[in-house]
Amino acid sequence: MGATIADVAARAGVSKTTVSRVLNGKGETNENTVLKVRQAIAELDYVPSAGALAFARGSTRTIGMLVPDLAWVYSGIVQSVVDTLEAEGFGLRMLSVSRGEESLRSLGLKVAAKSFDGLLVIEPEGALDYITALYEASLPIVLIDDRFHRPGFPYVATTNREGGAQAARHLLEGGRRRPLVITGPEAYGCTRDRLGGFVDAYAAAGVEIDPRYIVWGDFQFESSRCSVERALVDGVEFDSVFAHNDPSAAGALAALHAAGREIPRDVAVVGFDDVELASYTYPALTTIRQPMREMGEAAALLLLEHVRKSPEAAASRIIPTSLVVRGST
Amino acid sequence: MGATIADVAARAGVSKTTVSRVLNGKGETNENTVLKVRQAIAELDYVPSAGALAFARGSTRTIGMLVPDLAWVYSGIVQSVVDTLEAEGFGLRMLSVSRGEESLRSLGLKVAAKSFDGLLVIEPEGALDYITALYEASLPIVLIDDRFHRPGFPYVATTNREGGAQAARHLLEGGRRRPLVITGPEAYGCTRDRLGGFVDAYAAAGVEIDPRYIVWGDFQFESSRCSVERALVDGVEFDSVFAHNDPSAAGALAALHAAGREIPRDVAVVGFDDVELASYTYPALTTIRQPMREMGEAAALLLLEHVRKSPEAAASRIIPTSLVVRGST
DNA sequence: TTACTTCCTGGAACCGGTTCCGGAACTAGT
DNA sequence: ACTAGTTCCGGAACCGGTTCCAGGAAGTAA
Repeated sequence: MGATIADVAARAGVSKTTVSRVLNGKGETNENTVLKVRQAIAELDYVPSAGALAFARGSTRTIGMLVPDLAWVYSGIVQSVVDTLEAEGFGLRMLSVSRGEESLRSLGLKVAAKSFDGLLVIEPEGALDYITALYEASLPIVLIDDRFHRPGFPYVATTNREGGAQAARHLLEGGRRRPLVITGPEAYGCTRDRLGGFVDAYAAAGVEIDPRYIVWGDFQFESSRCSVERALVDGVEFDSVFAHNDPSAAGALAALHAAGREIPRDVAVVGFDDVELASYTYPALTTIRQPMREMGEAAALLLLEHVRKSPEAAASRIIPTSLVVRGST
Repeated sequence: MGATIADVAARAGVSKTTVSRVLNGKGETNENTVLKVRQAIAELDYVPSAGALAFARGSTRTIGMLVPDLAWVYSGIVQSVVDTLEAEGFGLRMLSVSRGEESLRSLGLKVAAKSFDGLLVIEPEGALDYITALYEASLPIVLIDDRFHRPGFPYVATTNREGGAQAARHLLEGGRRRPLVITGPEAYGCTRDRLGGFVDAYAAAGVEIDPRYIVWGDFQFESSRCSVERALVDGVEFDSVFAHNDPSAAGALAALHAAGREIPRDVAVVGFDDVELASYTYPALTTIRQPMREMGEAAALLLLEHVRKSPEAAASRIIPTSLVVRGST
């Protein structure tokens, strides 16, 4: 416990330099010497101090990650990011953003203090400007975000447009020609894409979607429930619902249940994301799966390439969505 | 960008020592000197290097956290842990456990390398022995776990027994005298506590619960759904369900819906945990709330006390559960 | 004036690695 | 036998802070 490289060197009868060479596999060492050093290391249970390593090398081998406060929907991403980084010998440091301005300030300090070599950011609501500044100050950053179409910023996203189309085609195959759409926030790129893909696919099948059937939402269960409830009260005729995320879809289910509609007989429901919740509703939710784990892994690898300054570091990765059919359609 | 303490010292016309003293507020400095140093710091945008600090101090001011692979139910805990640690000037490093033995080995290396000053562990399934060994090797550790009753190990848990009793009293108030119980895994302490509290509270009201009405489950949606379905088929008469976690409760809801039972009129359902899912079911789930955020905060603070070797560091914290009434009762 | 504090400050060692550079020993070439 | 080139190794500087210890200046009491 607590042996240093000097202890190892002394025990093996060599210099610190040589021990370091053995540890890092930098050749130029006699086979015999290597053996001696290895043995000394084993006998002393020597493990190089992480702190000293980081200090000497000038790089922390740590990645920071910003996850929006509320949306721990993304835990799948975090999980796969941890796994991927760990496999590459990097650590993941979680960063808080829940304290607004104060959080940004402390983030800035950590960057200046070189607490991590790169930053992974999920959907930086208000902080995008700040993040951009950091990026331009040459901190490697990868965004996991599909709300912006921001060339020049490395990012990982999904095929939202195609996802919307997948939902549309699935509903059309089931003979549903009068869908009600509950969107996400209008400002988000993903909302526009999901809606666009959906509408276009319907158009391609010869069905024009009346704007009255498009309800602008905010990704929340409750507002979606209210919207669907109102649509039912207003006598809007629809045979299906396409909600832009799963909680919204769950809200639609609640309103439909309350109104005595049978699902999927009377109304089919399709969500988006495929979070855990989706399998637990009644009936289980058909949804467009965003492959969170793949996205996390892709983002981690992409960021590492940038941290290591690989010349062939890709600009971005798009991970395809897929349709998951369950009981609600 | 990249100024060091030496640069600051040179600019202020003092020694590194003095700058260090100013930075750390160790008195013994002339007011005038302090001002000069402060100004030099400001002019150079100097921020002490995190790596160098950790190295010089010999402590990383980082806490490691182990979260079981599947159960990202705990994201609320992680969130509050991050916030709490950050407020105290500590960082949170996520650790992977998804690679079994290999993960443990790499955890051991990180501990030996002093990558963090303390460890926060949520329900270490198979790794408890290993964790114990680390603890006995004097690594500060706090467990967030209520499945073991392990004196001598600092931990944070909830009042499972009282939670079970709260569920029982709530159902009794609603006139439900024939509850069906879907438990968690039999081996878990929390299962025994939740069940014990529930049964005792019913007994106190003069209602003996027939063992036939206690179904051993495993916290999963699907198995719970099956169990309830079978109970219905077998003609077991019950007017309520107490599931030991929320996904199980959702499974019960699904089976009841499928059988055409109306909730809560025919059958009332109570869950446990109050995860996000609970508000999104139909009807929204009445449940026993485990205050995840409070638990995370308590665990973080408790661990910091141990890391700092506060003599009055508490042995453990028990955070009370509370009843959250929603539509399912 | 001397002696003894008190207040401030700086030099230098230290934390535990990495890395540059120089040199010894050995091999090979002529 | 002398030179040139390899191979292997160690000394020492360095990364950027903290901390121990010594000592000068100023203040106070004898």
